[in-house]
Amino acid sequence: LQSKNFRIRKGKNFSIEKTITCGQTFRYDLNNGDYIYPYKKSLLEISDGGDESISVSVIGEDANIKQIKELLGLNDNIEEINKEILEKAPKLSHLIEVGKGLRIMRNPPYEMAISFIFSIQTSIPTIRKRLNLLSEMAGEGIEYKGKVYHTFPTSSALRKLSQTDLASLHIGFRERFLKEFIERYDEEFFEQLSKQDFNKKREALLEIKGIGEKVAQCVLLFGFGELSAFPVDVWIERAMKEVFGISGSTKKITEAGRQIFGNFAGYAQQYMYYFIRAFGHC
DNA sequence: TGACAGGAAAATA
DNA sequence: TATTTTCCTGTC
Repeated sequence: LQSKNFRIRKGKNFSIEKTITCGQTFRYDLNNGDYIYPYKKSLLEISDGGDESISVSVIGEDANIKQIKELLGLNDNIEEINKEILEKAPKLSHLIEVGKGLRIMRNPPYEMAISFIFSIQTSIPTIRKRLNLLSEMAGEGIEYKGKVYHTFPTSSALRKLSQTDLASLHIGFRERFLKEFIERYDEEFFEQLSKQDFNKKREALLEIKGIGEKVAQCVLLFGFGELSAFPVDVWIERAMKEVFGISGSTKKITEAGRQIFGNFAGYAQQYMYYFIRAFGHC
């Protein structure tokens, strides 16, 4: 299998560990300090190369340096983003400091939609397990360093799965959401949606069974790269109450977060999520 | 081993 | 329109 190596300048403000483990994505594998990550039709091996750069090996086809930078949020003007969040919410200064290195990833929206439908009322390790099982069933195997990894399945591969296959995922009440999703949507649907504005995207996502406000905001942020999206899960709910005294329905807290933080609310969300999970408070 | 964690949809008021 | 109930699996 062909393999290419890239060295990417990152500056001092990127952490692959924080970025990849912060609940944006689930199917990474830690191998001797490097992250092995299935991306589209390839496998990426990402190593932190020290102060100034990271090195990325691409195993298999279909990932160039431009896509990798986009995937990892390395094109974001992080100094500017942090400055704007700090101006709008000075209370978050220590969270921004501690979360330094976090970036918003841009994963394929089709994959993100299924991933976050799987995430409903489920912990991260369970989401990962089920997504890996689905990928083993319908994705392409790539052997690397004595282990077989799997790409995320295409819509056409998923449509070939039997009822028994789907039942073996043990995803409970989410199974009917997955079945309907596979039947009705494909990568092209999301490709077309990517050309629409924020509100159109959100409304279209909310039409999908199994996607409510929180999951829609996750797909907007981690799939479409809409940096003003603000997913509210139980951790963000607690953080928003603690820091700003804001509580209520998910929709209400989402709107409040987008109002407070503006264009880069998604980054503020990641900083809060990272901090409260690490320390139990903000 | 029963309590608990984790969002969306449907039912209810 | 806003609140309450129901739906599952995995973990400890």
